[in-house]
Amino acid sequence: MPRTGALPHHATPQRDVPPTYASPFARELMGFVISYPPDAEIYSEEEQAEYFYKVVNGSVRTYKTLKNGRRQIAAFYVPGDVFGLETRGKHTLSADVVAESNLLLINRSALVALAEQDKDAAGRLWTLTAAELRRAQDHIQLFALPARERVAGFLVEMAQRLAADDEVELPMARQDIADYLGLTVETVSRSFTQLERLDAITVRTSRRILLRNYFALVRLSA
Amino acid sequence: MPRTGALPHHATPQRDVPPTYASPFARELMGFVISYPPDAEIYSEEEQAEYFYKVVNGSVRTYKTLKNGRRQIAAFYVPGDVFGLETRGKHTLSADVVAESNLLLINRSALVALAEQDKDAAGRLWTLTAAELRRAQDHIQLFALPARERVAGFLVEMAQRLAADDEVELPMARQDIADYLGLTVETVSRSFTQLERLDAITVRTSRRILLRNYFALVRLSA
DNA sequence: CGTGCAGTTGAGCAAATTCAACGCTTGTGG
DNA sequence: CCACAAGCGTTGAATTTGCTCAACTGCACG
Repeated sequence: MPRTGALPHHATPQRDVPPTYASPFARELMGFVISYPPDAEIYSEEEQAEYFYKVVNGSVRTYKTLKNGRRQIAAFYVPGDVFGLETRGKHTLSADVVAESNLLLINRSALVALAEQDKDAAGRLWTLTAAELRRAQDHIQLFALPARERVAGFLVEMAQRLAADDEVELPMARQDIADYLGLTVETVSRSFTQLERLDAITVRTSRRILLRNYFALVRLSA
Repeated sequence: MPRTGALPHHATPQRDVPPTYASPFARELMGFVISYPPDAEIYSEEEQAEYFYKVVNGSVRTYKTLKNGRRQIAAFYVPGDVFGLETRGKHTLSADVVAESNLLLINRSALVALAEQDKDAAGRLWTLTAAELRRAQDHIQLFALPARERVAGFLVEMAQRLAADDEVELPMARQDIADYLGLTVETVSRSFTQLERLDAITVRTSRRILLRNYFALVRLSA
């Protein structure tokens, strides 16, 4: 039975006034930050959608688990990203945190009500949803590629979203990458090795990837 | 070089007042219907987005062609569907018609301007974009499945969108289905045959599929 | 009545998965 | 503090799945 949106028992409300990084939404709507331990569930499929979420730090994955036991990850969210933007009342995917994370929660119905009056808020909802749609479309494109190229495309996406310099710190494990790309861990691992042998990357640690030839990665995944 | 949104040379404006099936948008915005011959390009990637589109009849596909020669179809649109909902100025996918189609074109900037004032129009834009996002997410889920199950999922989607009874008239060719599912024509063809042998469908003609056991299809693709 | 395109089927091949083993890191308890 | 168990990642070998290449059928159109 779906929970009705009550905060999870592990959740730790931190403050009830907007923190400095809060978006303009938050000032209007009393957004609040909750800390989640690793692998904590944020919401699950079919559950009533009570909040929109913004990643303050940490990272989040949304997914569905299929009858055959496979899990398809729909998206990863990193600091700054907003997720859970449901127009209807129910979530269509499950969401949980990849590593310990702080999330800003914004009351969904309050924001929707605000958007009824404030054209700026309404426009922002549309813009964010459209950005999410583009991300999903890019994700779909990856499935036209063979394994190594999918992994290259994944690294390009992650580099764009969280690389400061020429190094990416991946927030997720190999299994998560595999479930995002529709591959197995073994194939992902072999793909990393192959990209290393192509001098495109160096795997400094399993999570920390040095991008030695970014354009080669882009070329592979296009 | 991208066209700047001028109507294609083959386009046939039919009337300049809204037809009876026009959405409320059209009455406000002087939408107009254009007829496209089979395989006509509607717009291409990177092109300036001048219009939103609604399928009156016929069908449309959006896609990207990759460097490896493969084409990944992002979505099919059938009568009633709206597509081309770009928030920014540029299209991110190409679009062309699958079979002869009539499309209702609505001036993009005019509708965006209207949405600035009319909260109803703004809400509709958001709703339509969110529906499109859900469709893309469902599409992504299919890639977690093996070939036969992907085809089953495809048939379920098409049945939901255009089946009157227990028969679906597919608007697209096998190659299009293959490019939507990340498979080859041969594999799609074999999957149809397998589904037939499982008594889930009967292929009456290559385009007309009798759904003999809809729930079996749902089960396979879930 | 061909000609051409779309779809199906078969055979061999390539790519990714499965199954298995092993190294490395991390954390825990003796 | 060390030993060892557990989890993650990598690698190898065998298997399976889907792809490539090729032939053939049926239908539509000129």
